[in-house]
Amino acid sequence: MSVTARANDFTPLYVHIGRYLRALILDGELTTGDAIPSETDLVKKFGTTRGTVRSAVDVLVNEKLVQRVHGKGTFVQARPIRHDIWDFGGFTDSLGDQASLAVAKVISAHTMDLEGRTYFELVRLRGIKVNDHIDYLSLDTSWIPLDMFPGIDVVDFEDRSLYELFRKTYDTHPRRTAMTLTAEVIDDTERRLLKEKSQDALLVAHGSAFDQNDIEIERIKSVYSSRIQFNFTTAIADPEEWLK
Amino acid sequence: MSVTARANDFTPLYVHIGRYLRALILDGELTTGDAIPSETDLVKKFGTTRGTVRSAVDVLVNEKLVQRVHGKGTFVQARPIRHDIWDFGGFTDSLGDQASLAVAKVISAHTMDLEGRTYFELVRLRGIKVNDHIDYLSLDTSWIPLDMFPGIDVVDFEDRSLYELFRKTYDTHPRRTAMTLTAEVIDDTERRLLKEKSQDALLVAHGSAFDQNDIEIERIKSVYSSRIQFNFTTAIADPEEWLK
DNA sequence: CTTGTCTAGTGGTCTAGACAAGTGGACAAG
DNA sequence: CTTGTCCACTTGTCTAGACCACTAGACAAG
Repeated sequence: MSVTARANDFTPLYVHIGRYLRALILDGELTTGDAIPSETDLVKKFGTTRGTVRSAVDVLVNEKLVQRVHGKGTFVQARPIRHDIWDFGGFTDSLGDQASLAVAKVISAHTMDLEGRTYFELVRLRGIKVNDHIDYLSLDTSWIPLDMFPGIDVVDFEDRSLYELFRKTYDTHPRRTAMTLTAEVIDDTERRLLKEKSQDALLVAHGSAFDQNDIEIERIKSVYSSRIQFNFTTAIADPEEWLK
Repeated sequence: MSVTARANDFTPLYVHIGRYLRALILDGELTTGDAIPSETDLVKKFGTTRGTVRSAVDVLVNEKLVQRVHGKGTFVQARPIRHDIWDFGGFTDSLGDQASLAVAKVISAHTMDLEGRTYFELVRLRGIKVNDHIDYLSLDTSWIPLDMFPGIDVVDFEDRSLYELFRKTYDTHPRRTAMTLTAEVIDDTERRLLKEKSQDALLVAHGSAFDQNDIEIERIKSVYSSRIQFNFTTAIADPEEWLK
């Protein structure tokens, strides 16, 4: 990517600078521990002000791609990059940065019988693509009842989203998923597909997806990569406040 | 918290404003879907500029506590996690005097040095007691900075809630926890304490607790029994709805 | 009734500075 | 050699504006 030419005039400058820096890191020109250009350097390079440059770096800081150190500089973080599970599972589209794209790779697809019903079993690696670098973040197995979605077993899912197919071909609109989280020791296949090295156990979610009428349309098992984070916050009630 | 009085003069104003807003939400004065005060309102209230106010709101946006909507306002986010399932994390307070009683058993308690600071490390088995039958549901390790809570290392925690002690003795009111969930292979000690049989991996949460001033008061590691269910739901966005 | 325009209020982006505070090297004093 | 001071460079915080884009309601024109 050239330094100054933006994709179009409507891309905010801070997003553009952020992409420039992200490319430096993901393309390997900067690696773990390296300092990115200082804020004043970037100000000169892009002909802008520190406020805009800091906005750009803020994005990378929130992605945990870099870390600021007061008085020293801003440094590339140790890999692996971690993603928040809500960004991934919920609204990949709203990442705001079109450099990120949801991708999927089919591992296997066939029909099977279970509890007297025929299901289409689809196993996919799913992840995000940033600057031509694909990071697979989960191994998803879907079981879809064939009687509800006839013909789904002959669809090529390499370049079609499952939910897009539901919407366009079957007029079924997925609305929510209900999942239960567990921890499982992974096998060699899972380890290889998700490129896990030292990790022996991973988060696994079991559950179902429901459509606009709250009908169960899909059973799901997702094995999450260790590069994905499950962050949550809780509020703590104070008993004394109940006396108010 | 009063609007303008900062904890001390060294707290950046944007952090202070962020705490004010977070308190509004966590204390229930603003709930899901409500708009927080507009940026210009906050500028007037705190006598500052939009840049500083936006820095404050940025923090909450990154915590996914609020969501900005261009042209409309900034709104309190829906929490995708069903709240009830996390409540056992503070069950000593929330179960109170119902038929089931919260119980804790101290496994170890001593002081330790970490990163140049002295912490009190408290390891407890926590669970519930129903009809004289005790079921331990988590193995919690707490690290509490001794300089903030002098004398806490000589307290008997067999029959005292840690948070009750914080409130009554130290006038510190725990308000929220921020945790990250991972999967870990368990060792023999953990297996024995939590009475796990076939389970080889368990869910583990790492994180911190914060008080009414949003100061970190406790670092936490919880290993959860497989007898606890972690349920969550996600909403699925429909691209066509964006065209409305 | 529908349609279009105007307007007040909102967040989105950006400029052009200022001073504070932490880091690390150069260099002089002891 | 060690110690302390100074200085250049870094990020952290903040001010005081500017203009843009989007939303929603009021209101007039058709």
